[in-house]
Amino acid sequence: MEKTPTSRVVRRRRTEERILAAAREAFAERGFERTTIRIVAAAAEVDPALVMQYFGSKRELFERAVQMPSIPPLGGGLAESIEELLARIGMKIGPIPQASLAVMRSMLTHPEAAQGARAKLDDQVAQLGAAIEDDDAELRAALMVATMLGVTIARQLLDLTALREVSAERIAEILRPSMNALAGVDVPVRDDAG
Amino acid sequence: MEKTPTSRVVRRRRTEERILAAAREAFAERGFERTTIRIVAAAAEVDPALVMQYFGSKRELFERAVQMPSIPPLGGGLAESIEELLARIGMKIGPIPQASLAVMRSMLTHPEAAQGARAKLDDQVAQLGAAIEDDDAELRAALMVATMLGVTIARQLLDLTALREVSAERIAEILRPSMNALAGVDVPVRDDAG
DNA sequence: GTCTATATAAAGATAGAC
DNA sequence: GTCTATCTTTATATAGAC
Repeated sequence: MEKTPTSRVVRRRRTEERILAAAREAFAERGFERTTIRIVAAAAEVDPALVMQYFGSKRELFERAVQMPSIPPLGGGLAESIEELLARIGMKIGPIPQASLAVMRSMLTHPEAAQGARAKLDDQVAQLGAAIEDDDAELRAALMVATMLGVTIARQLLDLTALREVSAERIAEILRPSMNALAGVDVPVRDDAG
Repeated sequence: MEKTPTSRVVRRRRTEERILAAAREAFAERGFERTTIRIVAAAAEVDPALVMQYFGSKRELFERAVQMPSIPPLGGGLAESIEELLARIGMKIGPIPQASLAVMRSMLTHPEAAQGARAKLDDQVAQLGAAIEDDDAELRAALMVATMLGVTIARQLLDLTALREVSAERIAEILRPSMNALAGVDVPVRDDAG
């Protein structure tokens, strides 16, 4: 066996990853405009010039740092609940990946983030719309997605006092009938309204 | 009677108002960070220096331009519907005042806008919470507010394709059972409750 | 009172030393 | 490969002419 020294390329990848992590965090916390190369560099404990060297521009750094995995197509099996359906397309109340938070944080002010968010949300709407049965499936799906978006923004990005300390489970519980109503599972007692 | 020439003070107020209107629009469209004094001045057709002369700083211009009227306390009479209740505290689907849009546009990235938005939303939650009867009144109120927020953001700020062309009335209609469920009214109760 | 010109500051980007 | 130093740009803010 040869010994495996940390080669240059490996060290480089580690540094790069550290920068990307720092960038994700900064973008998620402060948004695109207020995040500076210098701040990211300081957090990653590297020289600002190195960040440029690696990524070329702030714009590219953002793209590399936050690129969201696109949603896998809604595969097999019927969903057991609306929540499961939402979870499958990446919409849940719980902790959100930092990359997504970064996009959300910036989506109202940074055009590229807006475009990315729109694309992803449109995709989620389409998938959700295809999964529910109703004349207004797409509109209903859009309102469900908008609801989840609003709750996530209020809770994770705005820190509304009334939501800050409440567990994700509790929120999901209170939200459930409302989401079911949106999905068109509206009317009360049918034992099987799935 | 003396004639009434447009005195300096009057002209000054008009110019000021033109600047404020231009600022509101720019802030609503691009957010705080990407709005420059120059852009505002150009839109108002005045010199950039004049904007500074009048308002002192970009920060103060923002404050003056977007200051939201605080919500009048939920006065007389029982509300006839959740929608009416929401409308009373300033939450509706329809067209939003530009000052509010400006705050919303900037609230994820500009700390002062965040604070303003939080204060207003907290207030709305409190008022709404006081108006509905439930053990979890405040949490339910917060989720209602978050839902309205999400729909407004998705529709007015992000331009989601599925919501863009839909009338406010249509959205309100689809949303109604969902809001009622959140309010604890007419909840389609399931036997197992969880 | 309004505009021209400029000071000042911050941040993105680059060149070159080591 | 990494850092020092610097260039450039852009935007806020100010001073002074008219």
